[in-house]
Amino acid sequence: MFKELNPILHSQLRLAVMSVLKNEQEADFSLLKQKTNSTAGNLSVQIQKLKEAGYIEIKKQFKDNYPQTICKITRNGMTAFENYVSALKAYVNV
Amino acid sequence: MFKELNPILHSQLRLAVMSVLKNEQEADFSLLKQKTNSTAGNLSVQIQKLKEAGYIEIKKQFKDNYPQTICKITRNGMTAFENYVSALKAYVNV
DNA sequence: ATATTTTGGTTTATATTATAAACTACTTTA
DNA sequence: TAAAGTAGTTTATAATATAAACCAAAATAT
Repeated sequence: MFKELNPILHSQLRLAVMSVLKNEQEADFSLLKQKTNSTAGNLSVQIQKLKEAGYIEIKKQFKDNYPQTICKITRNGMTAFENYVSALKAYVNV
Repeated sequence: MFKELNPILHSQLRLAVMSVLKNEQEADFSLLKQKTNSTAGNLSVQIQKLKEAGYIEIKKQFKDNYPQTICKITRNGMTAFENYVSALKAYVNV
């Protein structure tokens, strides 16, 4: 009846990050922080988890002398997101 | 952009319980346990939280000599559920 | 030139959650 | 009457989410 909700994705901030990356396909730390309205600390932790799960790639570089962390959703991430959404539908009967 | 996801509802089991109660409008402990495929301990804790939040009512009675715990969604619970779903849509762009 | 603030983060500590395991109380069945 | 089943609750623990504290370098003000 109710399928498991992938616990990596069933987290407000991680879900928001994935949601942004699904549309933007690439976003830096500052953009994610702003769009998700999160604190830097929380965001830092959560994108690490998404990376460990293989759902996003993190690329670190410099831009205008400042460090810049770029996140990009992976194919696996896309699939996981879609599966999450489809599982969710049973709960909220959208 | 992303609204808060009500933390009372943003829980797999509590969401499943609410989902069942939204359709069944009344269900006993055993039915909820079976439909949500949860352990009794977890279910017991989570329906207490839903009750404390005012999202369900819990009525205890006996049926065929056995204790029976009946749960019913409240008007507040309905509203909270609907708000949760509508907030969720921004995340999963359903 | 040097102190202060800002940018862009990470690490650590803590409170909250989810969950399973252990327990209670009673009933039915062998 | 002992064992197994029903219907839960309580307690302990592991996992999570989050904020606070911290770090390093760059920009800006004094």
